[in-house]
Amino acid sequence: MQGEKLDKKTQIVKTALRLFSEQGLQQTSMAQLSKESGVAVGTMYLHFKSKDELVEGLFLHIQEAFGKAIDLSDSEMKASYKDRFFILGRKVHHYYVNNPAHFFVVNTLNYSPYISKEITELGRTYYQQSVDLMAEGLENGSFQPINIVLLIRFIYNAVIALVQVQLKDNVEVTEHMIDQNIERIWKAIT
Amino acid sequence: MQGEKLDKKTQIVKTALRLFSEQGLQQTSMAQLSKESGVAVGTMYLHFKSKDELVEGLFLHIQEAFGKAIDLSDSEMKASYKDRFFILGRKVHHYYVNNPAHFFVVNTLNYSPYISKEITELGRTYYQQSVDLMAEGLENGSFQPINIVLLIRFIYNAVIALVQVQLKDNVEVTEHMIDQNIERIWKAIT
Amino acid sequence: MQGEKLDKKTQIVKTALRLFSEQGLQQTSMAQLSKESGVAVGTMYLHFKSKDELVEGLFLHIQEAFGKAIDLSDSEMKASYKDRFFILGRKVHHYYVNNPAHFFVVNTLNYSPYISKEITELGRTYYQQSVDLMAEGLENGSFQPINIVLLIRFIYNAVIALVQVQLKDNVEVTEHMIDQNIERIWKAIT
Amino acid sequence: MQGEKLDKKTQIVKTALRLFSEQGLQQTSMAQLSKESGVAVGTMYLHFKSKDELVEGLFLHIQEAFGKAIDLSDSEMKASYKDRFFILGRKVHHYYVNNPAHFFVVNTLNYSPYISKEITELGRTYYQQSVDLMAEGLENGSFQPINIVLLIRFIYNAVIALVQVQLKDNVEVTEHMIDQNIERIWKAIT
DNA sequence: TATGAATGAGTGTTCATTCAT
DNA sequence: GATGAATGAACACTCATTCAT
Repeated sequence: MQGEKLDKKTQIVKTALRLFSEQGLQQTSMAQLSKESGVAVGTMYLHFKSKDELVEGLFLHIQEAFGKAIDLSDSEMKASYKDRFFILGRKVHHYYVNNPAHFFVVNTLNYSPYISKEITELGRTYYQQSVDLMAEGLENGSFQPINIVLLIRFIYNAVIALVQVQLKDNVEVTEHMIDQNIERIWKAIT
Repeated sequence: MQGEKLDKKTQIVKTALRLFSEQGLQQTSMAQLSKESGVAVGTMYLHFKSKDELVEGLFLHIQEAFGKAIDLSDSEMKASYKDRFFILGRKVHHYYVNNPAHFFVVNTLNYSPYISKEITELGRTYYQQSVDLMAEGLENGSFQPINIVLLIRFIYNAVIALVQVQLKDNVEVTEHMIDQNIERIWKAIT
Repeated sequence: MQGEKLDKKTQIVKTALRLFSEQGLQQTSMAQLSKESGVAVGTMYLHFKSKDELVEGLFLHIQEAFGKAIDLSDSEMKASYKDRFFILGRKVHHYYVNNPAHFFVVNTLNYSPYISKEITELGRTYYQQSVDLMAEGLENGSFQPINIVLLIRFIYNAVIALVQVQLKDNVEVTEHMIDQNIERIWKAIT
Repeated sequence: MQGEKLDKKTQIVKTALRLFSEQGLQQTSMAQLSKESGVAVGTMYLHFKSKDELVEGLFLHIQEAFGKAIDLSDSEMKASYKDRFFILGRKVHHYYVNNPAHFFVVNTLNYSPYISKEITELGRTYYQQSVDLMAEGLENGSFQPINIVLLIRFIYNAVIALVQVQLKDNVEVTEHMIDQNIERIWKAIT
């Protein structure tokens, strides 16, 4: 039962992710989602009370997967601060490049009225470790003094710039370019 | 006649800008736009053949205003390269902070299927001077070698980070912080 | 003044005839009619109080032209009854074949709610001579006794059959076939 | 399920038939059709993809019912050729008189751009037997030589003349008058 | 729990008509 | 008389949501 329910829910989320990233949120109807996911419309409404809630669920699903993917392992956490910063940077880049649908959906949602402040906050908890890592850099004097919110946005946006170049401008991006990009960011804030 | 016509079109554009930034594109119906702008539905369709064309028109309107606002004057163009870079950075920041609706609409459209490649390209022509300025920095050796597309995205995203902090996180941003932000960018790419 | 007004009205009627027969009544908007006739929308409403009235006017215009075209001249009226019957039959056929737009518009209107009984009656007055000719055939014993209304519809429909074959089925129709068709009708009712 | 579905579709078709014959196709909106049939707008679109398709469906529905109604039974087919011709003539007349809505809708559609050539052809298959009967009359020498298309149109139009007299001119029509009318047609073409 | 037929408010768009010039 | 910009009711159609099974 529990297994089957998760299956249906997973089917919905996976299909929604694909359709939303391919066509946009509004362009994807619940009927199409039902047809392509193989889950009846009524069943979708057993798992998500409304389309808005489905979008929220999708957002949190992405943030959770993102959080897990960029989590540093125990052994990685033993590296120097700069090394940990670079490891994180690479993980973020690779995550989005390997999950372009997540990238497009999350960025669309960021500027849409679909996601409330509360849900945004809730999503943030999934990558708390990364936020803490940034705070640590401030505290241990690695970074120049700066507003922590700005620091995080600055780094995120700068990493994202290269992801955009790879996914939207279809420029070939090498591992070396990724490292160079993180190097630039490091230079900027230290 | 000419004056009134411009008035109507301006009313539509101004209201659309407000509603689109407040509620999103799809959430704003032509009926609501008509009611709030005080222009009859039919009249709106005399100025824009469809909602899509209205969105395109709005996008180009914003890009044009943006381009004009960040254009360096003849006297400003006589400054040193670094100074010109900073002037541009400040102008971009101030433009978006003074026109938050433009900021939200343009960023929403960036990730939406509303705007075709052609229109995006057309919009780019309005701030060609800034693109050229970035290219100049590469040619005159101010910047480290880097893919020009990445360079522009990197700088834009980094400037935008502070705009987001001011407009979305409601953090008070001083002129000093703006200069510091540009300084960070300059450090990163030189 | 009078001359110009007639000009405008003629322009409207001629263009309406063309557009209505090409596209149908409902598919032709007053705006398109205005553009293609070169008469401003407002001006059209000076000549016809509404689209319905324009359609009525068009109908009467066609019936008048039709009536004039099938009118037997004084010399033709001196022929024997059967000859007059054949002359009339040929005239009707030729009129519709030479004015296919009239044919299609009149037949469309016949089964549409556009034309009221009164207007239909009014239109009938334009070809009273032909109606009288049919009544004469009844009175002089040329025809078998028959309801006059049925007689007229029977003859009209039978003539129209060959027009349809020529205009809708694109069958080549010779003068001989026209005469044969009238001969069939004559045989039927005498 | 099946029963209810058929019910809804039947409700739509019946109401459409009534409204289309009373008011015309274009004058009947999907909203009115919904209200008067007691079927929600959305439901109508489950059964017919568009208004055009509804009209097509209605046309074919009529042609099918017409075809069935005028089909000669096995025993009727054993009659002499002339008798079969008369039986068919009476059936056509009675069908339209008993289904005036069918009469008005089919004749309206005949001169409207709603029905494509393909659909017209498809509709024709429903009364192929009658077409064959006409061809038989040509082959067995009952009729004078004549273009088959013209023959069919001539007979149809002539039968229809009496239907029009009954339905549009509200003239009382007796069985004798129907036979007389067919007699006229028989005389014309033999 | 799972289904999908049914719903009707809401959408973008059209177009006959008006009226200030 | 002549114009055409402006109007808004009406249109065909969509789709998130419900509910009887």
